[in-house]
Amino acid sequence: MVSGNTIAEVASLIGDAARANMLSALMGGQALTAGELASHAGVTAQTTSGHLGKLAQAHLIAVEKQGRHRYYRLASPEVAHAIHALMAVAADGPKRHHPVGPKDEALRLVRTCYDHMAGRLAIALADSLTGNGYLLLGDGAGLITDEGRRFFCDFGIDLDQLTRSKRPLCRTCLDWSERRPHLAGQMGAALLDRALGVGWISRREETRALRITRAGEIGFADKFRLPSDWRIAPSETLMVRRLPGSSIPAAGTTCRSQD
Amino acid sequence: MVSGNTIAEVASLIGDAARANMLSALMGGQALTAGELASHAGVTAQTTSGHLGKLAQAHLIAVEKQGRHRYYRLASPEVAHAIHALMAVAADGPKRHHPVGPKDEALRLVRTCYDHMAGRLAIALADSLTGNGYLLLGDGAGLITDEGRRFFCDFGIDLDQLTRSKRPLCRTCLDWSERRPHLAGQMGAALLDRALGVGWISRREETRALRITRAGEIGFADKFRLPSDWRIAPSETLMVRRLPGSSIPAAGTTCRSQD
DNA sequence: TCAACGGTTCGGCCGTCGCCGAAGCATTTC
DNA sequence: GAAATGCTTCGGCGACGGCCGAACCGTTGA
Repeated sequence: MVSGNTIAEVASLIGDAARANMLSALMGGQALTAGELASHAGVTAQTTSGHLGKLAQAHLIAVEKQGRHRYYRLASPEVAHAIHALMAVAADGPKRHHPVGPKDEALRLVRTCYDHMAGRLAIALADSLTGNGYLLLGDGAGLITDEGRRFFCDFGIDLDQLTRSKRPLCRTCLDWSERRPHLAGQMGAALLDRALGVGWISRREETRALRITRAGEIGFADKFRLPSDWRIAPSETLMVRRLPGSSIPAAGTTCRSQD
Repeated sequence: MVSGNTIAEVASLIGDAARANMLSALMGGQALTAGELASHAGVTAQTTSGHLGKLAQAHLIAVEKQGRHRYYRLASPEVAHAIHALMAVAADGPKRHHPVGPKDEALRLVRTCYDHMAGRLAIALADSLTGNGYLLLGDGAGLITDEGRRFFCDFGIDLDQLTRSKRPLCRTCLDWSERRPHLAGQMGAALLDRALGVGWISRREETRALRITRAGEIGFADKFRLPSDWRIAPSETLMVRRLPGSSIPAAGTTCRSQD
């Protein structure tokens, strides 16, 4: 009754097929033009314009003018989170439970998920980080160990910088193609950002799938000590890895939560 | 485009004021009758019936017949999670950012949040658990230490039992009245359940607020070693508590994630 | 300056859906 | 059995909102 009104407004904005398609497209993490969104939604430019106006007014998306183009992106990680949560509900529903993920092999290998990586590479990275004692993974989030902190610093990611933000540092995200967790949150975003920065991966046009460069092939395997078979769909049974006693991070630096 | 259709269906179901109010009411965690939901939504019985039918068909809620009543509840924790996420987006929106939570003092003290406790007591419990080294709280989730495992077992909660389920064991939830994290997930549900079971708290009619019994007053303070001032709204600055080196749980037992 | 292009605004059409009154079942109570 | 209660089904009304064609701005490039 009290906040019900507002959640209804938000949900009803997402609850239109055309808008839902646009938002889903924006879950790729890149800003898209109105035209691109129109084609994703399958409606005309005028209609799209109307939809985008509403979404922007409700602060679900943000706009940026650039020449004669207008680039739209999700307004906040909270919005991405909400859409993700709705996807989870939708997947649970009456429909078949087994279409399990993208047919496109490239998408399964590595793709963007809003602002971080998903797919087998992302899972392999998460496994590697936990296996080497850099990260403790829990139910939907993780803690970075002191060793992990040094590792990331060495990789060019300044965690202290990230900590200043209010946004959760280290979350996990369930991979819909592989049903395994991978890194999200600020850590996940920083990892994607850095990997793009050093040219280990690059974006492709018109798809969320990412390309792994030659440098990336070597770099990831070397720096993260990936097993040689990481491209194979990981078996569920490999999930459990006992980790040796490692130091515990200062509580304060990771004590942020959001839901 | 692929799963967009279905998320639109789900969102549009939530995106009606009457239905949103019903779902919000069900976030209290108790099953409610159609009549109660009708009064929460402010519409007639017929209209309510229609809404409930749609929600049930989409598996957002579940029904249970009991005599001439029909009890409705949220169908799954995923649904609760999605609604919560929508609330977070709605709260962020263009509106005032500062109405901050319930006026009702009882609600601020302790209340249900779907299937677990929220409010100052819940925060104090989470603080106590982390402070005593039973729990490591991260960004949205936590890890239970071996000591914590023993503690919970001693309190009558069998974690091994809980672990069998696929549902996340230990998540956190951001308290909207205090803006601090408290325990959710299976742990949170078990804690509420056990506290009700031993009579430390009891439900009230017509509200999500909980009542702390005399036994609870003593029990919580004693067992969880709560500070004497836990009823006072906790200051943000108390959040950081350095914890001594404590043992790390086996990775496998907590390696479940969902989002 | 003019044409091309991306995007938005306007106006009107049409379908969908929420709403309630009335009637119909089922269960409980007297 | 009859009345009361809780809930659902049916039917029809009304409004909100998505859709597109056409016209309108602003930027870009020749």
